[in-house]
Amino acid sequence: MKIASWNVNSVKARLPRVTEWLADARPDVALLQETKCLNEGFPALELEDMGYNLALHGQKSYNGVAILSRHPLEDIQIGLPGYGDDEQCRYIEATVNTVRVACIYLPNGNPAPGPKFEYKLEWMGHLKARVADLLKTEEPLVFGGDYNICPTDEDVYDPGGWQQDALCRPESRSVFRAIVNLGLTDALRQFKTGPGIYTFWDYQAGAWQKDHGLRIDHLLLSPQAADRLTDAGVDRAVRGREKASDHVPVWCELDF
DNA sequence: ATGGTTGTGTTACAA
Repeated sequence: MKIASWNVNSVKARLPRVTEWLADARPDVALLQETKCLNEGFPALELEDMGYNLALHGQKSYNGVAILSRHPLEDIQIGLPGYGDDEQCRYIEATVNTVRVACIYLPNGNPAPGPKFEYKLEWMGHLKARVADLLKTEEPLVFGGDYNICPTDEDVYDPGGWQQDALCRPESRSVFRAIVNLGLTDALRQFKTGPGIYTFWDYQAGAWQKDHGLRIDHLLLSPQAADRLTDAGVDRAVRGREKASDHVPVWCELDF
């Protein structure tokens, strides 16, 4: 089973790129972030015609997450449990073919410090609690999404220039590390090691052309999922296409 | 270079 995550930066503006990628990469499950539309505005028919079932949690203009699955979606959970008063649509969870899958759009947190950074850290605290709860089930789990966290200096083209940014600050990295250390495996790093593995390049200042990227999209696996991990990668070429998102898909293959 | 780009949706805000 192939599971991918992609911040599409508007599913409506990106629809031609999304459908061509789905046809090419053929993921069984696709976790999309920044859909930027209400559920009634989501291009459901086009994606259902490609064989996908949908679970949606959208809002107007900002944020928004979706799970696309070739298998039936069971026990859909809208929003992050334990954070019922979160007004932003950043989390959705469902069971697919015995695997519990979470789609995460973690707050960016800039400018830091400030209220947006506090919100990011608060959100991460709730995510950590949810991960700890689900790990108790000892089921295969995949926590995928745009974490807006660059885990180490190896994951950014210019660590010095980014060390004050909410994506790289020690407080952000510390909570991310604490979540991973509950017992999760960074799927991509099992197959792609060393510097220069990126999933995001800013639209500005020719970042893509200069390969000024960051690795901020992740697939974190529970032990029962990691035991079945056979491959992982980044669909980097997607960034070079016309009307591209600023993020590219990251994917993993699980033997289920 | 106090710059640069994209998307939403009205002209500022988020990334």
